[in-house]
Amino acid sequence: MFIPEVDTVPAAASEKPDRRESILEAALELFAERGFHGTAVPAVAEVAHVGAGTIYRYFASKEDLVNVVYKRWKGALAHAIVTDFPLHATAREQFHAFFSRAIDFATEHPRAFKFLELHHHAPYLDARSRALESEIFAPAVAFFETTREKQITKDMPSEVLMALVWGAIVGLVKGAWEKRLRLTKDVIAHAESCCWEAIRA
Amino acid sequence: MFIPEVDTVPAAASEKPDRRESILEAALELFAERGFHGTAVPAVAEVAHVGAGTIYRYFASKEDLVNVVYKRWKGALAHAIVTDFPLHATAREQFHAFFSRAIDFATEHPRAFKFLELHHHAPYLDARSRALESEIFAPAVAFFETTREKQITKDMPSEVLMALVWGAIVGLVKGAWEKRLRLTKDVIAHAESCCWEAIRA
Amino acid sequence: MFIPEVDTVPAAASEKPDRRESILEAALELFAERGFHGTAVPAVAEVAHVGAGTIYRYFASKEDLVNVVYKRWKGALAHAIVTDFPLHATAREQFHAFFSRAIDFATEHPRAFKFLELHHHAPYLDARSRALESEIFAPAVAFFETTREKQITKDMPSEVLMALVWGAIVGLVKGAWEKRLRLTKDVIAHAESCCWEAIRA
Amino acid sequence: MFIPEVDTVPAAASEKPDRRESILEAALELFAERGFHGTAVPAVAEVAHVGAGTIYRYFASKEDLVNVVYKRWKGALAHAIVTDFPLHATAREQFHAFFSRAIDFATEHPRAFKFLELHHHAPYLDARSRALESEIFAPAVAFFETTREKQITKDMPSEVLMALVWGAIVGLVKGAWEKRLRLTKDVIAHAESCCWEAIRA
DNA sequence: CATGAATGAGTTTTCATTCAT
DNA sequence: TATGAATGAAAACTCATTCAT
Repeated sequence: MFIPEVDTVPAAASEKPDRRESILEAALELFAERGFHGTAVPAVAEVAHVGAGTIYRYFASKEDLVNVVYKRWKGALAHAIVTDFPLHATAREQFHAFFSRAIDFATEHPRAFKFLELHHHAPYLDARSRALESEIFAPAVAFFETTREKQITKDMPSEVLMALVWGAIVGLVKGAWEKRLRLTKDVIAHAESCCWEAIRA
Repeated sequence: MFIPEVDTVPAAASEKPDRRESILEAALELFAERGFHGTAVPAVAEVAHVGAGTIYRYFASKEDLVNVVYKRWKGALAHAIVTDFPLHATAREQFHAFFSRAIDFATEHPRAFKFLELHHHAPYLDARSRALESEIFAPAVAFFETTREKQITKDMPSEVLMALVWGAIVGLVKGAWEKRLRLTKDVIAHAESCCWEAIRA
Repeated sequence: MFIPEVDTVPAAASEKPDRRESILEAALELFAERGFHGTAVPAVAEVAHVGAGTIYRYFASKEDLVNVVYKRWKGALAHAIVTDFPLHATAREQFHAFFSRAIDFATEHPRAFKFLELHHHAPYLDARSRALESEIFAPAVAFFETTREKQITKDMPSEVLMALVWGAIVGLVKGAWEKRLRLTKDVIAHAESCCWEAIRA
Repeated sequence: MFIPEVDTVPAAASEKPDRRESILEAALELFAERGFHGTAVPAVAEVAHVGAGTIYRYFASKEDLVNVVYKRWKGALAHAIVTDFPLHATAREQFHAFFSRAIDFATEHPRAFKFLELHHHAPYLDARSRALESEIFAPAVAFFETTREKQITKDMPSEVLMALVWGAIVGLVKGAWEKRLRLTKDVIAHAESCCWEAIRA
């Protein structure tokens, strides 16, 4: 849809050991755990089981690498949310879809979600990476525009509703990482319900 | 109350140029902007208008410095929320107080709030700093325990409600930083309302 | 015999420029001349014709480097003395062998001898290096034990005789370094004679 | 006699706390233990119970300080040996006096003796300090010249005999430091005897 | 191509020396 | 005069990047 020429997460297991892929995987893991400046390129190489020099055959620099990882997973998150989105369902159902898909993504790809949160608006992200940030929120904002007009959701700026809901989702996921809470099916369902009540008219 | 022996933010303007203070100020600024590993000690020294060596007269190491900054501002946040907290007001009023104080703190000390968010659970934080993390949430969690029992708030784990509300607050503040939204009095009031509706029974 | 798993001095000229070897060579030279604390790692790198960072590819730290140099040359000295030692010759001949070999070592490897003297019992030497110190004297002490029982050497603690003889050897070598005297064949022979007369019964 | 304008060790306890004196005392202790480059000037100040800046009121630099300490104690050693030297006693008695006085000095001022050994011929010693080195041996060398001519001592260069005897003394003292041997009266007497036998004709 | 050894610029930290008090 | 806080130059050490193999 609006996810452009960024490389995507490989759908299924590839047969041969793809070096580029293992580098991206290793980078995701280390950047998510230790941050950009806290991660040494040779450390990425080691986790990826490639030589340090090999990374520079696939990526121009450490900055380039982090940007590729960022774009890939930001795209993957957008993709996970919008693919086959029930555009013609009720607003309530659409919200449920959005919420569930976001939580599902965070549960299935915890490191990617952590990485995206940690590197959000970092100074070493390039223009393209930063642009993706707003793009991903665009459809959700549009959703709130529509539902507000129909007086289904509260009469507040869409960006504010978006910030509240996305913030709550991130709060939930972080709570789960830090073992302060467990994201059971039940908890997720109730939390979704809470968020809906927060925003509905 | 539960704010311990950490050094506090100086109340008013001091008369003479306090080096320790300017170092802490500079560190807060740079750590908030570039992160721990992304900030060089001489950069802190330059912003603080002191020699690089001077930092080591006041702090044992870069790690020590970040921990002092962390404890100071985590303590300040806790202080801002709990000082003269209307413990005997209604649950609704208490929630309002909590929400407003958090937003006020983030508005008055945006760099401190950003710093705390960015360094949350970082591996270079010491035991004392980490302990403060849970301590700060403790009274809020207790609030949700009480109100849930009285069927004022939803029958969900307090930590989940806490995560949703705190997440929403952080989402709001980040939205404001990134200029996606403006935190007017009106927006804050409405957002608070949303959050209450999210959690009330 | 008692020379353990320490790396040894390379026997002959190697074909390609071995960086580890040139670092050890440079370190020996500078540590012997200026001492441990008086020698900067970049200075070692410069003398070794390698980059400063390269040293850390071969040695964990400056301390590690000085310990490797110490063990190598302490081992070499021990080796030079005990290899093919005439254990079944007369006491007088054995003493001659010991004395000559020590002087020969100091003459052939003056920097190594100086290095060992200078770093003797230094606080940055590790347990293994310190252990070598006593190991090297052990056979000589044993020699004095035996000869004293046979009333060939004086009835004094072996360690005292050892200290006198080794001290005299070191005194001689230092005198030669400082150009106060010249270690000609004749001088060495006479000095050896003096030392034997000092200790014989 | 030949000890010139170097400052001397204060004979008895002075009544008021003399800063210069405590600095020299502290410097002797630390330089002997950790070497010149291994000793920080503020560390000397701390041991001396003076401010770091105070050291620079009495000594131009760290190098100056080490040179003053060196000259003082080299002079003290020379003084201890030559004062009231029994110049008209027999050669045997003169040798005994020399040996005993050296050992006595090392026993009474172990740190000074260690300091002198450790800093012998160090590159940061100035011309005057270096000159003292030879001056101190001069009378001893003269002694050997005389006795050799009288065929009391061996027909060898005086410097060689000197090196052997002084080396043996140093070996003995180091052995005592390192607890390899104990310098009892008996051991000292026997050792002196050994040394005489080493050099006598 | 893939590598990993080599490197030098940059990092954190120490310390000899100065100077305002 | 004595001080000790302040400093910047230099120390040990790390790491992004290159390049010979």
